[in-house]
Amino acid sequence: MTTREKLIDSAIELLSNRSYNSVGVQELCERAEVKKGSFYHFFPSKRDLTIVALDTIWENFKTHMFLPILETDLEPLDKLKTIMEQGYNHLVSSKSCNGCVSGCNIGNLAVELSTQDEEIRKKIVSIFDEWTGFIEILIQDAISRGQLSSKINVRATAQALLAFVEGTLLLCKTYNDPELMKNISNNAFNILRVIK
Amino acid sequence: MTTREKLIDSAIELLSNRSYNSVGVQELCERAEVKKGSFYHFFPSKRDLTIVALDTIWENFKTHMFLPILETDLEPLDKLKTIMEQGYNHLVSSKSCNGCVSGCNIGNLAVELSTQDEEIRKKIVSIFDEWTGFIEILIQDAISRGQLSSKINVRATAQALLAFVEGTLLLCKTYNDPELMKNISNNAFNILRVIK
DNA sequence: TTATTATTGTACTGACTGGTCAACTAGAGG
DNA sequence: CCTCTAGTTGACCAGTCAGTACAATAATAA
Repeated sequence: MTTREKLIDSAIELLSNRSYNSVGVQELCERAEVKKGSFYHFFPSKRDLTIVALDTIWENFKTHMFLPILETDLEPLDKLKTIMEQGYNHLVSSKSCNGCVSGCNIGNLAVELSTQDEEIRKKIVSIFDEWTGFIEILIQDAISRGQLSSKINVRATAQALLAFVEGTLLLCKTYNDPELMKNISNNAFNILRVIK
Repeated sequence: MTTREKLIDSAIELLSNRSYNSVGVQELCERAEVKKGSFYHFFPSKRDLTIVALDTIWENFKTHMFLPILETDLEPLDKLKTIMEQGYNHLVSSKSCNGCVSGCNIGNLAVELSTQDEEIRKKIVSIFDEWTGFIEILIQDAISRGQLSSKINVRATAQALLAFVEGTLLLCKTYNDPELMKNISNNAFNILRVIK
């Protein structure tokens, strides 16, 4: 693993469980077993590393969680359900690993930095846009299979689902309890106006 | 206004638009036009002021937004709708006032500090519990009026609604756009299994 | 071999962090 | 008048912050 990769990895690890402002460059370097000089050789600033880390998190999320599910031959609504279940599994493993539910590492940075760092805000907007896009595809697919009403606003519904997921993760983090997600997510699909 | 009150006020102002870790005791004091010594005369630490600020925010929210709506003679589901609308109004005014959507100041602190400060986490849990309680009352009321299915899990549905609100605020903050709330919240009531 | 470039290591900067403390002021009660 | 106390002040910690400067080293190319 290259020095650059080690830095990105520690950034992901530390930023996932703590906050941007509570993680220092020094700690980042210690965790990566890299000297400060190397840090500033590869990244002009802590913010730049954060943006790369954000990209990496999202890329990992897509390739290891999202896309594999999308490529199955499940029904579109079952794909959505599976994604939620994977989210739950992630919370459980994060809790057993470091003792606390860390929520959504993208949403966490969004909340902390949106009013502070315009560049990071825009990066997260582009991630959320892409995320919403995937959900839109599933909803559209469900509509064309007659599983959802064709009257719904696809984009707004996809955003509502994303909001719901982020809000659920926020509550799970606050209560430090992954189980909350199960209770809550039974209601998730009511957001969709299911035909029946 | 007493010195203590001035400090609580600046804490609410600054913490609402920024993050806990980016707001320093010094800045807090400058905004309140109070010297650092006085700060530590009234509060043992920055965290303690934050907890008092959190209590004050919630108390204000209850007395100026929540309770007045609950005491109207609107139908329970219309009360929920009104609360959402007030939330939207709040976002719009916060944006026009300081240029950016600040989201939910309680949720913001929840995300930033839940994994870092157990005392603050517990405080926010108690606030969220109370908040959920209010929603439960409305849902229960709607059920007894035959406007909602009696089969729903009242507590889980109330939590789902809270999650949805918090998630929506998170998205609005990230996109720096209050209008997102309107698109999204049209889907909010689908969380409830409305009788029709 | 030498020249060039990429990478690492160390030492440092100035500003800022949360927090402490002794001195001081103002006002109330006796 | 004296004393007691709550409130206030500014100087002052030790530690950390992001970031810089630059020499030493390693890798690569000519």
